[in-house]
Amino acid sequence: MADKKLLLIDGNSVAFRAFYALYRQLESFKSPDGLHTNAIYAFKNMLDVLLKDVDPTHVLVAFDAGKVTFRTKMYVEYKGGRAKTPEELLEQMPYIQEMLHDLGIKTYELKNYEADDIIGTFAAKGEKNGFTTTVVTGDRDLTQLASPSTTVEVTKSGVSQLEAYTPEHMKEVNGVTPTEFIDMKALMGDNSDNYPGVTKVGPKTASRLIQKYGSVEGIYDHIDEMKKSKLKENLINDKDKAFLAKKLATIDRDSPVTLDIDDIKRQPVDYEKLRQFYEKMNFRKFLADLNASGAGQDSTEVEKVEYIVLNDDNVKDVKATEADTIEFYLEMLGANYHLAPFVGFSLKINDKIYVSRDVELLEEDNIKHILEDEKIKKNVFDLKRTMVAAHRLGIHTHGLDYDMLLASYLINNENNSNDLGEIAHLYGDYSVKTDLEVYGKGKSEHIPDDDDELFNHLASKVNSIESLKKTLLEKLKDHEQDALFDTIEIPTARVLARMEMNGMKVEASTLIQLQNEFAVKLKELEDKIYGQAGEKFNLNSPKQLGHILFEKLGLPVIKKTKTGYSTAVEVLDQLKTQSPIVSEILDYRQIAKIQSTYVKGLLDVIQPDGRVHTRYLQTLTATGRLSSVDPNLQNIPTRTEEGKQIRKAFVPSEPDGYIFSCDYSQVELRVLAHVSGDQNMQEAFKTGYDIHSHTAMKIFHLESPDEVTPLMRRHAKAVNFGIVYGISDYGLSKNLGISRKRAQEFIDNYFEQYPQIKDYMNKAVQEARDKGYAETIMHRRRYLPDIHAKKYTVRAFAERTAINSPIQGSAADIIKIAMINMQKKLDELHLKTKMVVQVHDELIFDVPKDELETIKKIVPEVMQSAVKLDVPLIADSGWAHNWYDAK
DNA sequence: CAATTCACG
DNA sequence: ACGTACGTGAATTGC
Repeated sequence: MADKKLLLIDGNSVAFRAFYALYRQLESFKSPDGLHTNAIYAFKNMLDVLLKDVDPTHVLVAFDAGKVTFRTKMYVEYKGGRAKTPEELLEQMPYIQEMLHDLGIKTYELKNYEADDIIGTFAAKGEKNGFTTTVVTGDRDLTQLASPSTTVEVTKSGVSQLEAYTPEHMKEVNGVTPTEFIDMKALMGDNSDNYPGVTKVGPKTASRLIQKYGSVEGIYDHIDEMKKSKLKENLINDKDKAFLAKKLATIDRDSPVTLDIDDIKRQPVDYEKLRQFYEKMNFRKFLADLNASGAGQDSTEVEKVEYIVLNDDNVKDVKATEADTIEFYLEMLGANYHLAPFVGFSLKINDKIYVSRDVELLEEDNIKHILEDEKIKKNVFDLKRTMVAAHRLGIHTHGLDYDMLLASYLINNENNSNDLGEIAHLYGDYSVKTDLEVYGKGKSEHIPDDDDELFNHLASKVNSIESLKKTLLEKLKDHEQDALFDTIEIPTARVLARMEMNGMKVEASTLIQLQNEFAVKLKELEDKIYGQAGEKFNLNSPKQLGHILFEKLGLPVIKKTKTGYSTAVEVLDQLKTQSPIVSEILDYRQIAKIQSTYVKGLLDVIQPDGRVHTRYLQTLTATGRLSSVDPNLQNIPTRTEEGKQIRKAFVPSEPDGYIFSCDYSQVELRVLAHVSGDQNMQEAFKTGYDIHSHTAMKIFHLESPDEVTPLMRRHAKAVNFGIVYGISDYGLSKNLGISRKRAQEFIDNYFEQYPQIKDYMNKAVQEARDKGYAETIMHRRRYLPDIHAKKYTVRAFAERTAINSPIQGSAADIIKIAMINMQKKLDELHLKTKMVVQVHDELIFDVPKDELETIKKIVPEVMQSAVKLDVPLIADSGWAHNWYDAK
C-alpha cells in the first residue's frame, strides 16, 4: 500500500502552543464545572488541520512522563530553572488525552524518557517500514529527525503557521544536515534546556565549524591544526561540555517503547463518548460538526441519501407537473461556467432525487421540458451559473425563481463564499459537504471515481436547497428584503446570464497592432532607463527598482512599504524633478501595465466566437455592486490615451452597427442629496447646475458661477467625492496636495452650506451603531460589527463605511433596476440590440445600425426612470462604431 | 501565497 | 495623539 502515512505529535509542546494561542480567551473558555478548556479547544482545532493535511494512517501523540529522565540523571541541571507550567494548562492535560482516545488516536508516555525520544523512536520505525512521516512540535530540537521521508513541522508564532523542516530546509536555515544539527547544538548548548556548550559559540560559528569538520568529534580530531585563537582555546577548555551537550541534544531513536507501529493505527472515532465529552466541555461548535458529519457514523463515510441513478433506460420515467416545485443542481468542476467541464446533475421532484454523471440526459425531451417550462418552478443554487451552463446543453431554462446563493448573500454578505456546503453550514444544515472536501483543490482537484461519493454529494445539494428555502425566505422577510430578492436580484441574475452568454466582440487584430506598437515603445524606454541606471535590471521588480533609485542614484526616500522602498506613482511623481529617469519609469510602468493586463490579457480570453464572455460576480461585494472577472470588463482603461486605445478593439457584432454607451451623471451625489434630504444640494440638482461648480461657489462663498476657476472646481469636486467616502481632513489634504488645515476649512464650509449632509453622516453612523448594519434604499444590508471596535482605526473605518455603503449600494440598486427594465423593453420591442456591459453607473449596448434611433431614445428614458428620487436622475449617451469613440 | 502596483467606478 | 479616503480584479515578483 502506497499511503503509509505516519503523524507524530509532541503533545506537551503542541498543548503549550494551543494554550497560549487562546490565552486571551482563557476566562471565556470554561466548562460548566469551571475547568479551563482553551487549550483543549485549540488543540482539537490544530489536530483537525493536521489530520486533514496529512491524512495519516497512523498517529501517535507523545507526552513527557515526568521531570526525571535519563538526561537529568546525566546532568542534574537539565531543563532546570524553567518557569512552571501554568496550573490552568496542567489541569487540561488529562482531558486532551481523553479526547484523543475518543478520537481513536493513541497517546503514549514513557518513564525516564521525553516525548522527543518517543517521537524519534517511532520516526525510526516509520523509516524502516516505508512510511511517510510528519512530526509536529514547537521545539526545534526535533528538526534533527528530518529526512527524505520525515518532515518536521515546527509551529511558528501563530498556531496555524508551521515551518516545514526537510533536510533541504535545514540546510537553508542552518547550513548543515539534520544529523549535523546535533553537533551544532553540542557546540552552542541550549539555553531553554539549561545546558551550556562551548563558550562564545553561537549559531554562526557552530554552523561554520560543523560545515568544515563534519562533527564534534571531527573538530577535536583536528584541533591541533587550528590556528591559535580565542575560539581554539574555548574549544579546548569546554571539550567536556561539548560532549555532554551532544549527549543531551541527541534524541534517542531506540528508546524502549512498548508499542509497535501497528499499534498506533488510527482507530474509529467513538462518537458516543466524544459527544459526551464535548457536552461536558461545552464545545458547541464541535457538537455541531459532529452532527454535520452524520453523528455516530465514521466521518470518512458519506451520509446516506436515497437517490435514483438515471440512465438511458429509466430517464423517460422522470415526470413533473405544473403543481410541482423542483430542485435542480448542475455541477461543473471549476469556477468559469462558460468553459468548465460538467460533472453531473441532480434533480429533486416530489421527494425523489435523480442523479447522473451524464448531463446529456438533461437534453431528453421530458427533462428538457421540465427545465424549460416556466410554470414548473425550480429552486437552484446560483441561478446565473445554472442558466448559462444549461444553455451550453441547448436548454433554455425558465421558471428558476429561487436561488439559495442570492438569498444568503442578501441576508448576510459578510461571508462571501459561494460554496453550497459552506453556506448550508452557516444555517445549521450539516448534511452536505463542501466542494473542497469532495473535489479537493489545486493540483489534487478531481471528480471522485466513486459513484456513491459523487451522487451523495449532488443529492445532498438539492436536499439542502429545498430544506433551507423556508429558513432563508423567512429571514429575507424579517429583513424586508423580499422585494429586493424577487424583483431585483433574481431578475438581475437572468439579465446578467444573457449578457454573459452573448459576450462582447473584441477584434484580435486591433489588439495585435497595439501590441506591436507598445512593444517598440517599451523597448525604447527600457534602453533609456538602463542607460541612465548604468545597468540592466528587472524594471517590473519594485525591489530592484528601489535599489536603483534610492541606493544607486541616491534619490530621497519618500515612503516605505512593509518590505522596502515604495516605488508607487505617488512617490515617483514627487521625484520627477530630481532625475529624468523617473518620468521614463512612469511611462514604462503605464505602458507595461496596458500591454500585460489589457493587450495580452484580453487576447488570452477571446473565445473562438471572437468574443469575450465575462462573468459578473453578483454575490461578492460588500455594497451590492457587481464585479467582473475573466476578463474584468469594468476596468478597461479610459484615463490615459494609450490605455484608451484598448477600447478601439471593442466593436459591435455587425460591421455597420454601433456601440452605444449611456452613463448616469453624478448618481452617487444624487443619491446622497436624496437620502440626506439636503435642500441646497437638491436644489442644485433640480436646477440642473454643474454640481462641482455649485459646490465651489458654496464653499468659496462666490456670488456667480462665472467666478469659479478651474482650480476651485477641481477642489470642490474632490470635496464632493470625499464626502461620499466619509471624508477626513487628512484624506482630502493628501488627495489635493493642500494643508490639512486648509482641507478642514473646505470641509467646515461644506457642512455649513449643506447642513443636512452633515446630519446624514451623523445619522448613518448612529444608525449603524444601533442596528449593527447599514442599509440601502432597497434594504440591502451591510453588517458593521467593527462599529463598536475599541481601536480607533478599525472603528473609524466602520464609520466611514456606514456613510459610504448606503450611497454606493443604493446606486447599485438603481442600475440593477434599470438593467431589468431595459432588458424587458428590448424584449417587448423585439429588438436585436444586446446589453453587453455594466460598469457601475454605465451600460453598454451592441446595436444594429437600424436600431440606433430607437436605442438613443429608450435607453436614457429607462435609466432615468428606474427609481423616483427627490432629485432627477440624468443619463448621458454616446455612440460610435467602437467603444473608444462612443463617448 | 503575500505583497506591490495600477487599471476602473 | 492617534492614522484614514469607498468599492473592485489582474499581473508580477519573490519568498
